[in-house]
Amino acid sequence: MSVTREKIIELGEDLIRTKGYNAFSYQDISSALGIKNAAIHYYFPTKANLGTSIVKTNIQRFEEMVGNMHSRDFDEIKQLDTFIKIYIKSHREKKVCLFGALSPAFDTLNEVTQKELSKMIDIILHWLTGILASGKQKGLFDFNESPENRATMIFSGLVASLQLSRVINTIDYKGICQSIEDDISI
Amino acid sequence: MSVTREKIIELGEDLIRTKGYNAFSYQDISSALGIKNAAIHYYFPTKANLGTSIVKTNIQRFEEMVGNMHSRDFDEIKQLDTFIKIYIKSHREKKVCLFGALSPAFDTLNEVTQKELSKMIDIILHWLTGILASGKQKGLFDFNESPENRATMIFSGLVASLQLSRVINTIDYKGICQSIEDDISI
DNA sequence: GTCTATATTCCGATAGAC
DNA sequence: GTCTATCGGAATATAGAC
Repeated sequence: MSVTREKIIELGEDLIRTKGYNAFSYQDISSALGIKNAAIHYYFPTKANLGTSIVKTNIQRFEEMVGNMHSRDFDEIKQLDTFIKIYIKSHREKKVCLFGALSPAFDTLNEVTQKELSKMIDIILHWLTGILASGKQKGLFDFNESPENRATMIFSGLVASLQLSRVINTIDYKGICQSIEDDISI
Repeated sequence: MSVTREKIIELGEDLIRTKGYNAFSYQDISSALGIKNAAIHYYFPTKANLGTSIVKTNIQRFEEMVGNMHSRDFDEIKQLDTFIKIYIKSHREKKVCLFGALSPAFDTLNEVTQKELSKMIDIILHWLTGILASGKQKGLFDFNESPENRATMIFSGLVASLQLSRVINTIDYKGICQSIEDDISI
């Protein structure tokens, strides 16, 4: 893998998460990396290719994290906590998450990018639903509604509170995260 | 107030909520309304003017709704339910809410539009916090964390679940809304 | 108020030299 | 792999006629 290619993907993700997919340009990337537009087109012929690669990279990263947690025998509480820490980091960096940035503009994305984004959310929600269900079965969590609905609510809380933090500075993000965990603790 | 002006604002809001602020153009509006670009510039010299007016219209609409609920002596449960119904309608129309559409691109918005959007969220969250607090005091609601945090979580759940519905079609939106109300019911 | 016409700028993308 | 040069198109915006 080329270093330049990786830098483009990393910077592209940052730009999507701060300006949005339709507001960032190849110019933003090339000037930041000190290269020319044509160099980016060499790695990613179209903007849709770049967008798709960014989402795919995120899926890969998520699956590696899940793999790591399994290797270390994290229980469901520790797994949820690790997941939430990703969003606390995003909050610290004043960025929304990739899903929060891309989903409102879903209709403007290339079909392939759309499918990859759907896949990403499917994987995340399926995983979250799974640890909520098994954690509840083990007596680590307590909640009333279905694990599917609880997973959607937890994910939504993390995502939209990041967006709220962009708009007003009185959001107690860590407090929100604490509430999410407290709500389902025994 | 001009009819054309109102149509522009209404269509502009729809476009923001389906494509995003930076993906819609004056061309989208003019062709849909059967007018020319220059006609839109007559009412809204710049795109930022239009964006600001759309947000201001939303604030006005929200405050009218709150006023109506007070006139009809809605209790806190009925008020929350009415608020949630706005999002169920958005879900039916396959649109995200204005905040969900604009906040990820906050940095790309004009300063005046940013301030108006912040004001809108401030008003909504303040109102939601208020009915949660007074509802709890009256014994209509029950929850553990602060009314501020609970308001943020409820609002986040409504907002981000709309975004989720865009990306995957297995979201049980009404079920989510039911869970939100059940979670704080006595 | 709405039009035609046009200015300007920027964007995504490609061809071809090095 | 990265560059220069350039194309075609679309976007925001303005001037001035009607």
